[in-house]
Amino acid sequence: MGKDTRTALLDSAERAARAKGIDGFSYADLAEEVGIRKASIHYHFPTKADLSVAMMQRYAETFLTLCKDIEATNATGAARLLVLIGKYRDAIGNGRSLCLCVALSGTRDSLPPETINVIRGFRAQMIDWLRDSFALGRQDGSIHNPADPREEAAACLSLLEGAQLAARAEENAAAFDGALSALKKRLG
Amino acid sequence: MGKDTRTALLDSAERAARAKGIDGFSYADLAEEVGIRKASIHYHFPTKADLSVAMMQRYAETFLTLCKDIEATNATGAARLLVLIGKYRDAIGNGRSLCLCVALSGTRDSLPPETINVIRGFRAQMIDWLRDSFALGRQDGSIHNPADPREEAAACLSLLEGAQLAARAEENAAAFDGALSALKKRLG
DNA sequence: GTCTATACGCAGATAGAC
DNA sequence: GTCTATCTGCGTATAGAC
Repeated sequence: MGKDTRTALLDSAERAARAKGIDGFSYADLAEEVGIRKASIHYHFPTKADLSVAMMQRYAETFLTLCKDIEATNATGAARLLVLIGKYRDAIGNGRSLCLCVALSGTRDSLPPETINVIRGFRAQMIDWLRDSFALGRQDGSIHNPADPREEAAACLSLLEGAQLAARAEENAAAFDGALSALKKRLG
Repeated sequence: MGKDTRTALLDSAERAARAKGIDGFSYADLAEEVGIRKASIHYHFPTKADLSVAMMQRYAETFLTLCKDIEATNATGAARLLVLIGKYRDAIGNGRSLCLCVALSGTRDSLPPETINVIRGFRAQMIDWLRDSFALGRQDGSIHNPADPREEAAACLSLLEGAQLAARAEENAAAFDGALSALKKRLG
């Protein structure tokens, strides 16, 4: 048995949204990729707004679980941050894709309030995680020239998201690397 | 006499694109705001692709002229960078708007190749300008903990663009300030 | 759960009068 | 240059059979 239809739809929608934005794909696109009729999608997600909520919720959960894993398997602040940077880089492929949070934030007006709330919650948790990692790195001495962890965290998230946008604009992952190289040097 | 129709259309389109993305407004929206019929817009911009090119070209010219002005009126690297940061902050309003480059990069797939080229050129010139400013700041001692100017420039552009995205996600300009505070401290 | 059929609106775009 | 009128396609969404 393959994965259930709902999961297949979420997978397809997430890939499309990260590549083309929430307005860049239609139920017709999902229908073709998943192999059902577009009307059937409404059984799982009555409206596209519902779909965007479910998509973003799943994304946030998955990503925050990933952050826990990084903590569990990396001892220093610098090591944790480097792994996270790698995850953001993986997300862009060859400059054709974005983290779902970045992809959806750009077209905020096409989203229902509930989806925006999930995005806000996700961002807040990411900043907390980053703040803890920068704080740890300052304590354990793994970060050069450490500054205030809270400020570093906010700057880091924007840098990661902006770098993804840069890679997309250039359609080249090297733009991401260029934007991150200065920070990576501080991480050792 | 008011401004000519073409300029009014570009103004309206730019505002809409920065607030809602290139797919977030229609010729009908422009028609209503400018006060002509939507069919008439096609006389000035036959297709929406043509409009996106003209819009981004004008934006790039205006912004790069602004950068020249900043050079002419600010002596140190840090001072120049601080003024530029202020311009990016002004662009977001109350978290409802983005720099046109950020707004369009997010939905790359909806743009013709020509517009993408203009975006690429604009980004390249911005990075050059930033690199020169960071290099100057290193020479004149106005930047704390200076690193390689080329790397700083790439990081700075991504940080500025990512911070705009953050402000939009939170619909709050404070998110921009939070992301920039660490850098601003280095600029004195 | 998935289908066929269909409604309804809006998008970008064109033709031709004035 | 701007208008009215119109075209065509695609978007989300619904009704009801199977």
